[in-house]
Amino acid sequence: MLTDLQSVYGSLLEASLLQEINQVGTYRQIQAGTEIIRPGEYIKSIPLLISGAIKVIREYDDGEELLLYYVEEGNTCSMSMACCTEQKRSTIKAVAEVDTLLIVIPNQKLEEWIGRYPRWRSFIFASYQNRLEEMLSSLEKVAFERLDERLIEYLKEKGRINGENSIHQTHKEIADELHSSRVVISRLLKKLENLGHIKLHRNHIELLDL
Amino acid sequence: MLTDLQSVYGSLLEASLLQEINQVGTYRQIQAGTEIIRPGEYIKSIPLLISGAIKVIREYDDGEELLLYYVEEGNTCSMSMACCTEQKRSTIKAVAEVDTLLIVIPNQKLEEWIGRYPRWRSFIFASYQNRLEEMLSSLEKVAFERLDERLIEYLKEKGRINGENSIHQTHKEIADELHSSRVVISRLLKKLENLGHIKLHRNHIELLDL
DNA sequence: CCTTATTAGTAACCTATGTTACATTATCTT
DNA sequence: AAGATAATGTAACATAGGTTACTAATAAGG
Repeated sequence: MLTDLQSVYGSLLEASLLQEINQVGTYRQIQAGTEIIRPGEYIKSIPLLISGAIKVIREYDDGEELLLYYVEEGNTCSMSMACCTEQKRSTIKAVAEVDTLLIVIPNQKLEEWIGRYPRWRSFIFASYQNRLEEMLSSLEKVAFERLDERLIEYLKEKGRINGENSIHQTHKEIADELHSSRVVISRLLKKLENLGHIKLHRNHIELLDL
Repeated sequence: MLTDLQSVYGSLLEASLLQEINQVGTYRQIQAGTEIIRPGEYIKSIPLLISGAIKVIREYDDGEELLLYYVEEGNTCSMSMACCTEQKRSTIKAVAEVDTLLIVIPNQKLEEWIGRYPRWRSFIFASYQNRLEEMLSSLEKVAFERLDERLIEYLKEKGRINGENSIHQTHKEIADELHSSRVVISRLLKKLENLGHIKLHRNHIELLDL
């Protein structure tokens, strides 16, 4: 476990800090599809991703949702840091996109290490920054891009994260994450198929040329 | 000047830090409408707002734009912190919405103080958090709300920030900030007028009941 | 005061996206 | 295998919002 931690975070954080993380943190192996954070929960620890990916989704009372971004290895989730430090309830849902290994840090360590480890401080800052950028990027996509473009990016990104050129999701699931409707997504997917970019199957989509 | 600083930040930051801010910072009185940050610039200092408000706008090559959020007194702009710490070019435009007084801090102090002043650390964290929340809120508005709702919120917010129940902007300017078109905004404004919520005049809009 | 530029009003039209409804196909249960 | 369930295809229609084009009203400059 420590070697995994070192291989991912070795270049980012102090060796002594890695030792400490290894001691106070709890390793968690999480299966793809597992809900890690639910909206409304209090978050009392922050996750450092060692491998895999977590998707972060904004979810609403009426069941509507919107995919915000993915957190990948070598990153942490600023939304949970934000919640931690302010003792607020989570406003988002986090789900393991693939099998994921992470280490969980109790939140009081977060602040303590900021005083003691310069590189931890930089890491935390960089995380916030990345998140702000991802949010800005999501905002731009929703504001400026048409749904067909967003769909193409969604398929590419999902293929990349899963390391496959095939997406194992139903049209309904895709529609939910893009905050659209099943019929519309089916229509656009069919158009992409006719253009030769993808091949549609039941429960999965083959990516040919995007 | 120091007394202004104290009255706004006194409850947030250490007294000794306020002294230091007062010494190393540069006070700037900025007129409404002045561009403070332009996209593409390097940012080498971060602003602490003492009074007034700054609007932060994403701007694109083709002249299109989108209002992201306002920064008000007692706050700093995390987008610029993000840019500072990573030596990146700004991706946003910042314009004084009203006459604004702020104090500018050289960016190396930002990190230095984080090690030395716990309350500065909390302040910086809280800023990032606020900004993440504002971005999330902007995202949601664009993703879920219809233009007429966004327009109403825009008018309310602008009225609040300017401390008036009257908006001094043309339909074109409003359309730009909401990333829409003049004709559409005129149409919606007229509808709001017919409903008795506002009264339209040339170059300004009277807010009656929103 | 006359000309010009800016701002706003309005109509006609277009398109992307959403909705409803129903048919078809694949998969699962028993 | 028969029926049930879930996933997908497709057509018909509704609507928000964008576009173009033109007019009308107001302000500004000489």
